[in-house]
Amino acid sequence: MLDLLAGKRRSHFATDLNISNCGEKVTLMGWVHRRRDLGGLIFVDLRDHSGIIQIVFNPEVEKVISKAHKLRNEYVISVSGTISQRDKANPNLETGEIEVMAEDLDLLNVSEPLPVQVNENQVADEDLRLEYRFLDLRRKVLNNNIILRHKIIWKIREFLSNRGFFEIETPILMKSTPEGARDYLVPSRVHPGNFFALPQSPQIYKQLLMISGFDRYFQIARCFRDEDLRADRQPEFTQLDMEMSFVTQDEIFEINEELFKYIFKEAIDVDIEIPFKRIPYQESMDKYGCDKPDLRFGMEIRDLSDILVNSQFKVFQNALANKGSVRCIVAPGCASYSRKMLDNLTNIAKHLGAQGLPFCKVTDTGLEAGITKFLQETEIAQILELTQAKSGDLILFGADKNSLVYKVLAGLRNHFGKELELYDPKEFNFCWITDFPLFEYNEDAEKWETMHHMFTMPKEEHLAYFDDPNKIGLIQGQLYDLVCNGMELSSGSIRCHLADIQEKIFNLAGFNEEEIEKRFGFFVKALKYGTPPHGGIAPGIDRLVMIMTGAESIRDVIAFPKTLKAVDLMSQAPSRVDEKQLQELAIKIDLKEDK
RNA sequence: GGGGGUGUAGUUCAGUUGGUUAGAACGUCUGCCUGUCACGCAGAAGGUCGCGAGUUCGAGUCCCGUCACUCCCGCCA
Repeated sequence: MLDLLAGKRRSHFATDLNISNCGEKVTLMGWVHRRRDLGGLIFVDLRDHSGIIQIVFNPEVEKVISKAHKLRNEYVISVSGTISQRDKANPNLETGEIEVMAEDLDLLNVSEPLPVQVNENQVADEDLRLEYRFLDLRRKVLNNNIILRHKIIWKIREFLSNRGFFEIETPILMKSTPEGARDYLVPSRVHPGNFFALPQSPQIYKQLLMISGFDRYFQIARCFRDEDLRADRQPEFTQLDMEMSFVTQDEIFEINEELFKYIFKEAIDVDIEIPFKRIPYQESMDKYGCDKPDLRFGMEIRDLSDILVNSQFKVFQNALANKGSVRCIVAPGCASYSRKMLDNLTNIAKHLGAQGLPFCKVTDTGLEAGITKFLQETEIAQILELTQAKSGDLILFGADKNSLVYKVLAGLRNHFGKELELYDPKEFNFCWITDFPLFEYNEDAEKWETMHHMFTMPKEEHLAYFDDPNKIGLIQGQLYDLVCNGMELSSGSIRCHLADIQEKIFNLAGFNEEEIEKRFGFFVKALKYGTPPHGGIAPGIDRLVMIMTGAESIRDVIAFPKTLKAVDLMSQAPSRVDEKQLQELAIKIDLKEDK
């Protein structure tokens, strides 16, 4: 028979108690984490959100013992008793020096046998855990992640509020602006055939708030993108969206550096060094092959194109003849790799798009194996000089068009970083990537596209390039990414506050006046009414929590995440809706194959 | 859209060259047990081998298809 709370109150959480509380009478409430029924004596580990404490049910206390025999895992109980020091402490438990000698026991609720264990290290398959997410969240590691997430957001609000920022909510139902990521659409009942979109980011609204004169804005903003997912990507995610007026790039860097220093100290007591390193985009590409380098280890990429300009090796010849390049990385101590291990590396390279993976082993006297026979003495000498490779190292080459060489060598570099444990997993290594090109040429669509978004201010010294079709690719934006341990944490820019420059950007991106009016008319109009210079940034909260907790999946830092196919396995969303609902919205479903 | 991985008891997994009744641990249930802390001991129940089709005397195992989850590429202004 279940007991009711009947006005009973909890006096402490488990980990509030320690040896100084001995002799005190307490009332604790929580779940049966584990029970050890010795026949007479019964031990129960009681778990509440703070942690675990041992309860002792003694057969001499008749009031509790028969009820205690019936306890099972995850039953909900209220226990009153006296704190007592243990003869033999349990060093694995925060409360291991004490225990509660039970005098009263209320059974507040029972639990069916569990489909997934919450008190074991053995964790079930993720799809099952997602179906029973409410149970999975009871596990300490997930519970801690979600609580740390709260702490981070709390500290962000605290820091920014103290710096004169206002938290302002922007609409969740907004206008669809379908360039870039796909929008999630919401049909309007009142306007049949018309749709709202969920925000991919509050970008336009936060700029409007600057035009409105709020000067400093932030928001813990939910963003939605209907794109394919990854281990670090969910269809809905959370950003710390922020924007400031009358600022330069440097001021935005400074306030974010201080913010991150504050969060890391307050939330996980880690001191991070500021200011962060700043690396121009092109330098990052050349050294690390990507714009989100993991700086916890070196292993920089070297460009061998000049050395191999007359190479006898066909693969290198072709790459250089097609405006590509030949570059390499040096894997320390990997010359001893077996055929199988080298094949594995080749597979990784092929997976990333390479045709193959040329390599050489470094010996005391020079190079051997792999493609060594295609290299001339002078080339070998120069390669060894440039790479500073040592005997026992493995040199891996990428030769193709630049974008592919970057991708393949960056992928291999990250592989080795992990494989060879080249870094301390507890280190946090931040950097700013700066000087991004504003436009990127899309070969397929045969047009220029903005590399980030269309509201970025070009560098002032590059404004003249707009009039020269040959120099479009040279225009750099006042654009920056914050990167930590190889993960893009944050992306921002100084915005274009001048209507005529904004128009040039729209035009270059292929929008005519009619389209601009239709999609961004309200925004272009606003720009004309005294828009201050402004800029901002939007750190991703989910990824920040991932980095701070060491979580490998974004699903481990979100209370109720979706699968890679954007499904909530617990609620089975998305789902079909009633015909009546569709009629009200004037929507007809037209599926080619109905299930 | 493309490529890789996984799928066997409630859970985590093992399952040989295709061959008898598909095993172990944890969990659950029953009994014993007064200092355990992953309590212990004895016993029991528990299986659509993801699903479908095929090859075969015979399929968890081989072939084909399909579904789910996952990792990556494309995509993510």
